[in-house]
Amino acid sequence: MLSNASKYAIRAVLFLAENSSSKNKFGSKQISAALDVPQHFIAKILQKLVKSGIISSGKGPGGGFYTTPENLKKNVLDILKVIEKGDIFDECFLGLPVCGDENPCPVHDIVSKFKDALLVKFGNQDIKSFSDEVKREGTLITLKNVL
Amino acid sequence: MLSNASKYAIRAVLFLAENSSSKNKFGSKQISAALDVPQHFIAKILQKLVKSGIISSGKGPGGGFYTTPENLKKNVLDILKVIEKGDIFDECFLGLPVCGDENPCPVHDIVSKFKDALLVKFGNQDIKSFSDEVKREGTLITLKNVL
DNA sequence: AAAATAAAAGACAAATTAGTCTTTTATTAC
DNA sequence: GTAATAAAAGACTAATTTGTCTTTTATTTT
Ligand code: SF4
Ligand code: SF4
Repeated sequence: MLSNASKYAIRAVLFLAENSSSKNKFGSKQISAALDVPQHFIAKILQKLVKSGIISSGKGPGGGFYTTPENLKKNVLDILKVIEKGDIFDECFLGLPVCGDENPCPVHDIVSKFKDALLVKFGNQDIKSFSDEVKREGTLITLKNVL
Repeated sequence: MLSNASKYAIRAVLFLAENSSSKNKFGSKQISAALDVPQHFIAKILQKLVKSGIISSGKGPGGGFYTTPENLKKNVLDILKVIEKGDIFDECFLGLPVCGDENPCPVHDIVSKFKDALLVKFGNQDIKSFSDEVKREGTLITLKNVL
């Protein structure tokens, strides 16, 4: 459903939302190590996110990627819009050319409920709120220190 | 989530379950036309399904692919086992190395509910029952004659 | 037996996704 | 100003998925 690029992007943004600030930046190397994802791959993804205003960056010594309060007003769907080509919520689970309540496929009920729930989760709260929720509930964006 | 190969496979098996019999076989060309999928691609998929006993086939004039009552005792998960490499239900939606109730990711609740529902739909009834349900409920495996 | 038909098998080609590596540019520290 | 640092940019490679094409084999019809 999600490409690796999108998965890495979401986790990286959540990582920065929880840990970074304009005074505390993280290089692509640190992020790569923290999330256990390929460094140069995540670097390119982070650059796209900077361009679209979802995160911020600074060059040179002490530089790196970070999030501002302004950045944190974006939501997860904004991330997907930047990374993913089409709209993943438009694709038919069984490969029919269009997807909707008219002309439902045999798994329509199950899939559309899932899509709706995800859409709420990803679209109805900003990154700040999502990140707070992750912290509060103790869900994980890396298993680096767990496994 | 599912590869094109799996999507085509599921739809092709449901098509044969509803329309075929040992007396009424369908060539890869007919199936390709009915479902609007690439002929030679679906042909190779169908061959795998024959090999694993999910459908049957006959060569020569009047030959083609079809399902027997024995074939129809398989379920959709059996199809996925043949076509898909790993277990799609084991992958983490956000790309964590393992997936489970311990160490949940931020979308665990939503995703695991979806996976459970799919697992029931795909695993707890055979193709015969699934196909009957599709016919009864009028859900679609092609939009060829609809759009 | 010969011709026609259709699956089986497998070699290829194209497209997408994933990942790596190098060069350039901007910033900071000295 | 020079050196060090780290993002930005982009070329490049590898892997996977998707799709096509050709040849072979089995079956049926005449
Ligand atoms: S499950 Fe329903 S919503 Fe999803 S692709 Fe099929 S028809 Fe569309
Ligand atoms: S959502 Fe839960 S079950 Fe799904 S991958 Fe994440 S941790 Fe695993």
